[in-house]
Amino acid sequence: MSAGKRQRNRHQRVTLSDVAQAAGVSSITVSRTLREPDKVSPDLRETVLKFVDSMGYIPDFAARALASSDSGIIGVISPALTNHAYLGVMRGIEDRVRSTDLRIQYANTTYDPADEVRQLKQFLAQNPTGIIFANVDTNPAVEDMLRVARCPVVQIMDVSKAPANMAIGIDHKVAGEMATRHLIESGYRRIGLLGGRWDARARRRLEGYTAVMKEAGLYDPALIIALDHMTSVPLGGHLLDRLLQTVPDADAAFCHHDELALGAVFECQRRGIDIPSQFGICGYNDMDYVAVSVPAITSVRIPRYEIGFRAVDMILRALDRGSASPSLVDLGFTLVRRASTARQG
Amino acid sequence: MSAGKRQRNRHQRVTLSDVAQAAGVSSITVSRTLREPDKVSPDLRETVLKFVDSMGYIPDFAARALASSDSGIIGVISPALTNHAYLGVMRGIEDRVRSTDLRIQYANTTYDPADEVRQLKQFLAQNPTGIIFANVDTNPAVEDMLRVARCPVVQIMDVSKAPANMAIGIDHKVAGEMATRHLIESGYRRIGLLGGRWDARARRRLEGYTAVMKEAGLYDPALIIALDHMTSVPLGGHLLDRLLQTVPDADAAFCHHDELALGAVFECQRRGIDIPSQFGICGYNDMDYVAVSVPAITSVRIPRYEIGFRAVDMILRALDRGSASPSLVDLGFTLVRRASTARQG
DNA sequence: CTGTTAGCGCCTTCAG
DNA sequence: CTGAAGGCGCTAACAG
Repeated sequence: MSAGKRQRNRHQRVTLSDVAQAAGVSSITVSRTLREPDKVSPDLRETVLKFVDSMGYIPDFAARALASSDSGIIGVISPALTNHAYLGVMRGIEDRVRSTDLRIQYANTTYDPADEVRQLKQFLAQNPTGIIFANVDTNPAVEDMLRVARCPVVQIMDVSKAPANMAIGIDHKVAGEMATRHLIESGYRRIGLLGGRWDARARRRLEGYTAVMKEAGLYDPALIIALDHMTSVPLGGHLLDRLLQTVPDADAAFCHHDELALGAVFECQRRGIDIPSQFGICGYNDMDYVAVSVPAITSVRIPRYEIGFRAVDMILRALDRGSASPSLVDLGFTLVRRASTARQG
Repeated sequence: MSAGKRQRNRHQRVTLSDVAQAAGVSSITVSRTLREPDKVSPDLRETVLKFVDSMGYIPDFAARALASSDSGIIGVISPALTNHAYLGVMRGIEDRVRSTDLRIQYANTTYDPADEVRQLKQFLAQNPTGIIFANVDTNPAVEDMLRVARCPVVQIMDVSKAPANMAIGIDHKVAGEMATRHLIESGYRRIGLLGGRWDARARRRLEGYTAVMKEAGLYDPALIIALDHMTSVPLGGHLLDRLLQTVPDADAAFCHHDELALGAVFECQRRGIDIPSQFGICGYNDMDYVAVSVPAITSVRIPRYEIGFRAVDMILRALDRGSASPSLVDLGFTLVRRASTARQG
């Protein structure tokens, strides 16, 4: 790694055998006391722990990982870690991990397939205890790596495709269908689709949108507006602007992210377009602000926290069982109707 | 399993010496080829790299970390990782790290001092290459640990207190002063302070607010409203509600986070309070949405991305130098005036 | 329940 | 510029 200072002075750090010597036992006993206390007699355990404490012993994770082929790290790989919607997932992950002695390592691939492979390799090089992968349809190289990984792997967010191993999330296509159908049922006809990057989930929502629009005889490709950017509130305004340029009679928008929806709301306000009578807006994710914005924004609630929490749980269970039986958990979603689509008549 | 086998669970993993054997060199040469290519002759380098590639060799980070006392990991410890404002910092960190072979490990302490110590211990146990610590005034135990850490440590966000090692951020007290002064100069008098948890930075801003309000003869403790919650848009509405209950003639609010400011704006809209003529609102952080909201919200711009980027850079430089000379970088901030405080007269 | 033995895979040191 | 030797700190696999 980087230019490191040499520090071969072994007495800087308290090691397992230092503790063992002081306690008058073998190092393996100290090791066991720390990792499998049940397998050590109570009195020995007590003495050992006393020495561990008084000597300020801190285990060396690298040594542990090397000897046991298990780093104690759960790697989380996401194409858009800095997306606000992931925060909920992170919270769930963290909360589930807190009571264990595992650690989380996050990696952000920014939708770069090469980086995805690189980062995954880096994790694999660490003998991870588990991997959470927030992308489902990725390149085959990644799929292969995930399949042969020697640890439980959970793919999160989307369950519309059979995963290499375990998966938990929702079906974004069905969600897209439901949102679109809701807008149609609310009386809107020229319904635009505002999106950012076409990642796997966005494409699934697009499929849902397209299916329903075609079924209703309302499909028009000009209604689909997307820019290859990270979603943001300002982007929502730009997208609506472009939609109205392209399709002046557009009367609603299904947004791929609540950030876009909020931006669209602001843009409508600037233009004096009334929501919901003149224009309907449906968001996605049900971020906390859509419930309190003026007007409140209809959105699709995704169980983000639960996805994170249970993903870790699935890894833990697989470790307990000693085997990773493939499984797929569809957590479902909820359409939350609010003022932004509550058209009169 | 077979007779006379002494091999342990020798995984199918390709090791350094496998590559060395195949290439007809010693393992240390392969090791050097990978880490310090300059120190290996070009032709040897080429052959070695060919074998590395064809055999699919992936270094074992645990072994590397154990042998070199350097894990190649930069640990990022934050009390509120899932705060939206940190995303910018994360982006900066990631961008600076991408071109190196270092990895980032994030830890979230949720403002729990005990967890802060625990997580820091966990990092220290990994021989981190560097540590980024997003909290300045912490308990003495943490300060001590940071001081004796055998790697560069950068404390980020706040520079109002002398750090254990290096620090980069802004002076939140001065920022609080400037925001408050701006509101006063805009003609507001009963200026509330809306906040969440009183972390170090929030307290600094409070100090700035208090100083300026007292100086102007406008200070009134009833104007300070805070709830010990994570900031959010809905919370902003609640806080404004409470402010108006306690101080019905309040005519402005300085919010500790743009999320709160946005929530306050929505609350005003619901109540039919006009911004900025009846009520002025100033946020903090300059999140992207404040520029496009209706009305646009005045805010204090913090160089979040740069803080993250340069924090990593400082670690890298310290490693290059081989020594961590204490340093403190104040990046400054900017008050961005917008409609929410543009009072006529 | 406790200990012995033998590495895990790599890098540091020190020679050549 | 290259290599041989040894060990980093811990734990798996057997014993007893």
